[in-house]
Amino acid sequence: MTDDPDTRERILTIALELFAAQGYAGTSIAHITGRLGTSKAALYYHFGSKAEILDALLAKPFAAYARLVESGPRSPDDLLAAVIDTTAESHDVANLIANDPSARAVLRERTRQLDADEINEALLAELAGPRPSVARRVRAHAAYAVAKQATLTLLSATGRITPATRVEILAAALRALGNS
Amino acid sequence: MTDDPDTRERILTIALELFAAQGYAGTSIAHITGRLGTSKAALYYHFGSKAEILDALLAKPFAAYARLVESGPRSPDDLLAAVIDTTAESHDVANLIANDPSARAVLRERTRQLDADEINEALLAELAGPRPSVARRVRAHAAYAVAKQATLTLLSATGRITPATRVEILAAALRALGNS
DNA sequence: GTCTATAAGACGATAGAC
DNA sequence: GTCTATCGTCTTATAGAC
Repeated sequence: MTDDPDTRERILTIALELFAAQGYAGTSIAHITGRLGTSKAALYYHFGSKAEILDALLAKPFAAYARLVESGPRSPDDLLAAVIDTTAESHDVANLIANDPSARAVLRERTRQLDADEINEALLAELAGPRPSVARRVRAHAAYAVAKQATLTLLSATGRITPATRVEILAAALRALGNS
Repeated sequence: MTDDPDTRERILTIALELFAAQGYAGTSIAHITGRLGTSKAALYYHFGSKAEILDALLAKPFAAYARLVESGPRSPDDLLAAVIDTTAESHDVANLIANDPSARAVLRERTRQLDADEINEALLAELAGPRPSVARRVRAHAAYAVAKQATLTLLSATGRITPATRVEILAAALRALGNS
């Protein structure tokens, strides 16, 4: 190992916190190293560029969402539960992918894989079912909004998702989807 | 009038588009004037700073949301319908306030009024009702997520919210809220 | 692995002419 | 109202010593 895994991890932790608070573009390398307590050059030993930090941050949650897509057709119940869990597991990063336009703009030019929008579309399509009516598509969007956004806002309001809360979110998402 | 209202409006239109695509911090004044076809100095005749552009962009939608809070207690039906309409009316700006961390960071230091989070909290509290149970709070978050986020994603997916779509979103939000 | 120093350019904003 | 030119600062990123 030529790398110090500790410093690398600390950079990622600090970067995530600052990106979440001020956005990717609004956070400078100097900002990060200010908290880290080292020079900027030290950071560039661990990461080749600012965008690589973003990549490293997103790699794991991104893979988790991609797995969600690839594991194919299942009941709305199972799918929505999986969305809630995956979102809760990586909520700060999920927020970053879903929300920060500057982070999204950078990823647009970098990522060769399925991007965040494509993942959303695939899950939405699975929720809506084959040849969905307009109403059915709206319901899919509604259920997805509950599973993803309500999980995110509840997480930031209460700190964590208890099992009881998880059950309630899932039930609300299923009600939003309707009993077709 | 010493001002050219046309140029001022064009700046706001271009700025909103770029802020939405790349974030507030990710968009430079040179970027905006590049599209505008003038010098940077010309822009600074119309706006005293970059933050003032953001202020001007947010003023109207922000006031609409604030009115929503101040118009006080009403049925969940009416409240959720108002959230859907207010969100649809100003969707790019609503997205900016809700999502872009760099825009939010700037506003945090500028705005003396109710800020975006306080508006969300007030509407959430009204939806949850007095002394809500945990389940009731989760349901309020779920309904609010539908009214706000589903409206936003449907708008960007389909271009506009038809009356039929509006009815479906509202119905899904009310189902998510539950029949207490 | 971390340092100091600095390159090279983008950034927000202003001065002063027209 | 818009221009050219510029100020001072911040930015990403690198060179080279330790």
